[in-house]
Amino acid sequence: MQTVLIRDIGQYEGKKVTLKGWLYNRRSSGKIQFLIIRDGTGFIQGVMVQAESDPEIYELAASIPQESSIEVQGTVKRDARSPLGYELVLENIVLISEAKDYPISLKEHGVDFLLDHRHLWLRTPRQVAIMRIRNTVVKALRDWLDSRGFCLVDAPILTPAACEGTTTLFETDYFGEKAYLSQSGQLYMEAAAMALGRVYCFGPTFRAEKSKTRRHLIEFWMLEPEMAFVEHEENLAIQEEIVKYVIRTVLEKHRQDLELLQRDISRLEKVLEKPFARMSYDAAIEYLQSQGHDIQWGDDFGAPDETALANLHDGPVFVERFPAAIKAFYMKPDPQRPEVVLAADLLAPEGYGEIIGGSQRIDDMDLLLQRIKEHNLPEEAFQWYLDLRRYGSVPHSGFGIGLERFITWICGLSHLRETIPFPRLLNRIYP
RNA sequence: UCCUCAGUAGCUCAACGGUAGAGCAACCGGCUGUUAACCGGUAGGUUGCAGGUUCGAAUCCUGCCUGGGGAGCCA
Repeated sequence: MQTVLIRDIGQYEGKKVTLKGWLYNRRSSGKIQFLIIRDGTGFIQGVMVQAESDPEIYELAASIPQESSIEVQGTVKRDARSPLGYELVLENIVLISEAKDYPISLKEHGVDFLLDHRHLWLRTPRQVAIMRIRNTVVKALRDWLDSRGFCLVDAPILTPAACEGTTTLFETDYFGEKAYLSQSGQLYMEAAAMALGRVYCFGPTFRAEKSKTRRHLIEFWMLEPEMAFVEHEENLAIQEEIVKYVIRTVLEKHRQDLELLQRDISRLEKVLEKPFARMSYDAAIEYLQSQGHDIQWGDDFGAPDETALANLHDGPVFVERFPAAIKAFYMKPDPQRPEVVLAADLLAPEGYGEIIGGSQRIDDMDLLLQRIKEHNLPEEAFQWYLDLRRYGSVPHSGFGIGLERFITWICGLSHLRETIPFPRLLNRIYP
């Protein structure tokens, strides 16, 4: 008899098949019982009628605890009452391993309890849906980049010094020297872009900030493309295209998962309909002041400011040309207005905050050296980075997408901790 | 680091100065189409920890611990 996956069950209508998985739930009504079986690819209801079953097997079925691993044989039957469209008329059940006193019930649980049991929480339909969407988001991002000639170049995770100096880094011992967990692969991608033209890195990044909000993880994944001969305008166009491609792909492949998450799908469809909004930093400040926010030209946006700006639109909005003083040392000044840099943040709608930060980079040797000094960065440590301007410097740009924030927005979640299999949060590193 | 809210049964919560309770889970029983099934029963507690006020504290006060949400910072 063929062992099949629940995902493919429709191909076996009327046939007898074997299924291997776990018992998700059981409902019984005296002489009939329903076993909900999951195998990682889906959920299916198995039906057993006492009068038509082997008494020993019927009794076994009635006694198997939730989340025990089982192997079952049964006949696939079309049934309109099933959300899947099919049921399995069970004929045999083999208990592989009994799960006694499974901690997670089908009722509500608190966040603390669920996070302590993240290794089991992942088994629930909602978490499975999110993990599958995460998989699709990653694949769509990479497919888009690969199809446009980008090359994946892996950045190191152990780094000798702060990339940008601002954020708190995790320190570790590197054979007697200090080393730090990477907070960005960008500087290395600039080197790679001078070798391969268009590149990206995709990996975990670490921030030792004592942040605990629904928008922060200590360890998160970031995709960072970097492109030689690409300037500010084209940089934004590329960001818009890749974001739209990912959303279109998720809408195509995950309607059911999005519905399970109770995502308002029309909000995502709207994003595809028109170009992303654009707003200058200057205009943003003017708007915020008109709304009574306490903010001056030269200040960075706080979270309430960002939300107010994002709420002006029902799609994402680029905020661009920030004061150089509040941005990273490597960002290129606008030639028309050197006090602002050719940088943009992409703010997601619906209060999901910044999902992309990008900029054109300084390609002039003297200016970059000057900025390194102004920021009190160790010149010695940046010699290799300066070499990129010494030897065949070109205009280049790049950006970073925060994977978990992007997924949180796509899925319409209230907290990004559900978008990563094992979230690292402030004071929480178990399991 | 700061602000704020909360810790009571395995889980989710109620009791707000006068004998600690419910739903779910567990266990026993009933039910032939259930969808977090339902119905009846049994068992389950050092109320986060330490101190204080009071005739009497889960409840009021002080300190500590743990967690949630937020600020700052960021993706």
